[in-house]
Amino acid sequence: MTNKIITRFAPSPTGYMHVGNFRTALYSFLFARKNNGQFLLRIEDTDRARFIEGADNKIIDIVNYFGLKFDNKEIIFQSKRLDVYKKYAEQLISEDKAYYCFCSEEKLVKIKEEQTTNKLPPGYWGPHRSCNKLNKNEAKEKVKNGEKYVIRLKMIPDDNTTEENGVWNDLIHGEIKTEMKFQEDFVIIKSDGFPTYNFAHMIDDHEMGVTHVMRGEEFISSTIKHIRLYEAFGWQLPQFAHLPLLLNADKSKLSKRQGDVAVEDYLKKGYLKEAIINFVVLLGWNPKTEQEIFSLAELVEQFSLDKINKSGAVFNIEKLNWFNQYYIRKMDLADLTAKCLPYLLDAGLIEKDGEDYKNKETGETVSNDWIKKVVLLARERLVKLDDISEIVKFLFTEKSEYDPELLVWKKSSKEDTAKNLELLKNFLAGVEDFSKENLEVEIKKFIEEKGLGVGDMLWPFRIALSGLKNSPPPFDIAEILGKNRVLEKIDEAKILLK
RNA sequence: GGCCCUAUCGUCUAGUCUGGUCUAGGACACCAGGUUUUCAUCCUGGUAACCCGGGUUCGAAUCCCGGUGGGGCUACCA
Repeated sequence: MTNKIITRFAPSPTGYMHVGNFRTALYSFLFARKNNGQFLLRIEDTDRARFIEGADNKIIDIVNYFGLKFDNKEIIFQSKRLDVYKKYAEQLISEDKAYYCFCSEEKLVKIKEEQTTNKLPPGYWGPHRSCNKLNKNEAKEKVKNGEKYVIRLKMIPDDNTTEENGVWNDLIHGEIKTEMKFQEDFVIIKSDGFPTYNFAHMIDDHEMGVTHVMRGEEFISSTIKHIRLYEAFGWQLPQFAHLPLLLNADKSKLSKRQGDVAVEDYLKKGYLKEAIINFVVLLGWNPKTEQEIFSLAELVEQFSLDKINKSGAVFNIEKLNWFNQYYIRKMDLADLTAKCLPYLLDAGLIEKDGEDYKNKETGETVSNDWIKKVVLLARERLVKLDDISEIVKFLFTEKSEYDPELLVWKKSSKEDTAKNLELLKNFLAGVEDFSKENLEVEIKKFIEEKGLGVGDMLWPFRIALSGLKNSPPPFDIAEILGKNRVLEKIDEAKILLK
């Protein structure tokens, strides 16, 4: 064994990937990479009731997509290691550190009821235990006879004497003390033969050589159990780092009821992985400088455990939006276009046509270059990718449907507006170069030479093209629509004004 | 209820260890102004916080004590 740092990500395949879980994976990955260590994956699938088929692969895909590469050659599944846990549990029994427990559920409930009425902590602890006093051979006999049992770890001696505190050191929170006398003899092997989380988790951490256990703060109170287990085996303790929780707006633990918590939901809406990483990493960690934008590589470079906060962080979508906008604007146009395509398809604006795409309404072929221009026009306005269809929809639809009054700029009149559009149309009919740059120069020159009002000309022009009160500049739209469509749209507007 | 964790703008946070330059800094959001044919972008400015009470000290966001608030755990879930 070297002192190489080993961290691990250990999700349970019970459905989607929670963002809090993702952050844990991120931190574990960053810490391992920063220290030239290893980042391993283990699937904690010991709960058969909550197991969901395929959830494991989904999690693996997502983590890989974000660029957090695992170093295992083979992924560890707890469900395939049942014999290992059994072996270790039997070792503890033979050493009198664990015992078979035959207490029925009804009995356990009764104990708990008594304890609560007496204002004592509930659980199978200290003097409330009974199976720990059973004769070992008798117990084995019962097991042989097929009686249902669980295996429990002895937290304190049978005579209920105990030292006052269990003390351990957390990398983030510092010294943490727990009163031992109320600690229950927790179950390590369930009656279905599967290990509990508390047992398998820690056996595997040991066998995988995990040096730094990073996990959510909700595990602080069960850490003393894990420590007892390590001690029972005489194994060297890993370091513990309990991460602050991710919170809802009301400061409760981030939950599904108050918004999306699944990483895949954010991906689906068109949040970029760079934005998600950047946002999530800053929820509980910060570089102590004023830098806000980080690539994964920069994070690896700058990450350290002592910059992790102690208190929970509210998951504030506004800030995620800001990061996402930032990365969208920075992105290469070709890449952004490729990413937007599925959303245009989804919205039914375009459809596949062999190798190409066509406008779903008109059936016209649309080139990739054309789509690129559309995306460019939307870029400044996108918060997330799935916003695109609403922003550019008007470029794909044939008919213009809008209130003619909208065409009239401020105090202008319908008549003047119609006149202006006529002037503009005649002028544009003579313009060859319909690039937005040229259009802007030519049209503005034209307006000036004729002594016309900028708003009087440009406002109706834009409305004629977009039909929208708020839209991109008319020059940009005109370039995308092309000369014929532009002239047609102006004609339509003139008719509407009559 | 019990055990444990935690506390700086609405939110993410810097500053706390090593008290003074903190009339508390940055970012998001919000508000106002400017640029602009509209929206968006962009630029400028602004509102906004040391949980409370004692103590130590010449001096406390920073140290000590006591409260209070918030959260987590309390399963044969993880």
